[in-house]
Amino acid sequence: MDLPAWEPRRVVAMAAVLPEGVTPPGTRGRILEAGLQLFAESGFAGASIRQIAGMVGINSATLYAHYPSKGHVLAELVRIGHEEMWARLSEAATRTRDDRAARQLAALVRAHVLVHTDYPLLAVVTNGELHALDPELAAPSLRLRDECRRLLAEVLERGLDNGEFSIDDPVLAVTAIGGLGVQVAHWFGPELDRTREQVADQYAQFALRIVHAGH
Amino acid sequence: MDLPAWEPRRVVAMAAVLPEGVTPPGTRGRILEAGLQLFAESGFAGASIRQIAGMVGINSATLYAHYPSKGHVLAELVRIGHEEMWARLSEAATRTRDDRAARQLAALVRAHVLVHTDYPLLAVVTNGELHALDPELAAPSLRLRDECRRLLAEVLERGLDNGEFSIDDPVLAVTAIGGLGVQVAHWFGPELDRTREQVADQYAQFALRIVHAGH
DNA sequence: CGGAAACAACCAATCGATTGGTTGGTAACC
DNA sequence: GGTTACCAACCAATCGATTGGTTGTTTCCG
Repeated sequence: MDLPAWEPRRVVAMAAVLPEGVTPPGTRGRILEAGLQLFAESGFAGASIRQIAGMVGINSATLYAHYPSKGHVLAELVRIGHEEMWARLSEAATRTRDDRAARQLAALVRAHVLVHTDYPLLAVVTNGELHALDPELAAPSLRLRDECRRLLAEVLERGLDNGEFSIDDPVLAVTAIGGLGVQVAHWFGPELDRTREQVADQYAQFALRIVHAGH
Repeated sequence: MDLPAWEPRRVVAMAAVLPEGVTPPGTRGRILEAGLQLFAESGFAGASIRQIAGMVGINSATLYAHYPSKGHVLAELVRIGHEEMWARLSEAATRTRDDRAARQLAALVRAHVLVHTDYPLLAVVTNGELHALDPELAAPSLRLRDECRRLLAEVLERGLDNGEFSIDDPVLAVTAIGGLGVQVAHWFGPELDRTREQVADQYAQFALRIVHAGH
């Protein structure tokens, strides 16, 4: 087996991309993109406002004309990340509302993986730097996060009730399946010889096997 | 399903424990334990040497009589973490050397999960802060990390060759199964109503299902 | 049209605090 | 008397954040 080399980095080096339609226009948006890049590479504590401002091409003082603090830049990134996650997962759930639980689970895992392949930097910051946020700034994102976990828990419950799935410990299954997608953001990149759809399909199959669907 | 609440933290609050027999005696060992606690909670950049020294109960200057830099404290923690990981995985692999691939895979995943439940703080630091290390300080740990991945890849290869396993993309399976255990360190704690063995057994079953063993 | 007021964007300079790390020296113990 | 363990004081650098002020553009009034 040809294992690709493991690189000691937080995230694959790539352009900081935010979901369409959510990036504020002008300097605010460029601050967000620079913050995304640096928070993903160095973490919240490891990135300074001077680095962010320097990447944008403005003075560090100007940053405070757009955001009241470094934490507010992170908060907006975390909020965007959670909203994109929720939008994709809830869309996948309602689209497959009337399908068998196995198909709905596959759709959820596919959506979960794809949001991590499409915005890996945002996912790393959203999942890995949430703890650095003041509780009141983090609260809205925490609510969305719980909603996302409930989507996954509900489809597992439905599949268990109607006999499609077979799991000894459903709570651990939710944790394990949810964790599958999260890891993707740490290694997926454009240099990989697999497409986003290939990864999503394979991981959806892994999830179906974990719940023992179609046994 | 009763999902436990998700907490926005890097790692469960618990005592910083290092594997037996590897902790240096005296102040050096207490510096390691304090560094482990603070690096796990706040990351390498987010923890200061004054915090570490304060937790030990010594002046920050005294720390430099035991370690030449903050990075060297992290380097020793990362080295200990990787050596414990390698010791447990290679023991599990040789112990099941002559078993069927399915049994060997289960033993590997069990060992992988258990090292994360036994030393969650160390695992978080080892996996999550390796990137902050100078390349020459990280090199020995990177070698051990590759050895660990090869153990997993080899048992998968063996199971594929003799027909025990069935996987479309074995490299992704290695990545997914390896990622399963890593996540455990972020939520496992003493307040959980599952034992370390219960989690390890369930995750071993998940891994066996991912490779479609015993289908 | 012309001038004044309001505006958003920006920056040099600076704040007090903290950073990782160094110095010179003290006290205790074998 | 040498070694080990320790610390008060200090260093240059950087931290997040603030101040006072300069641009260029837009808006409104006469």
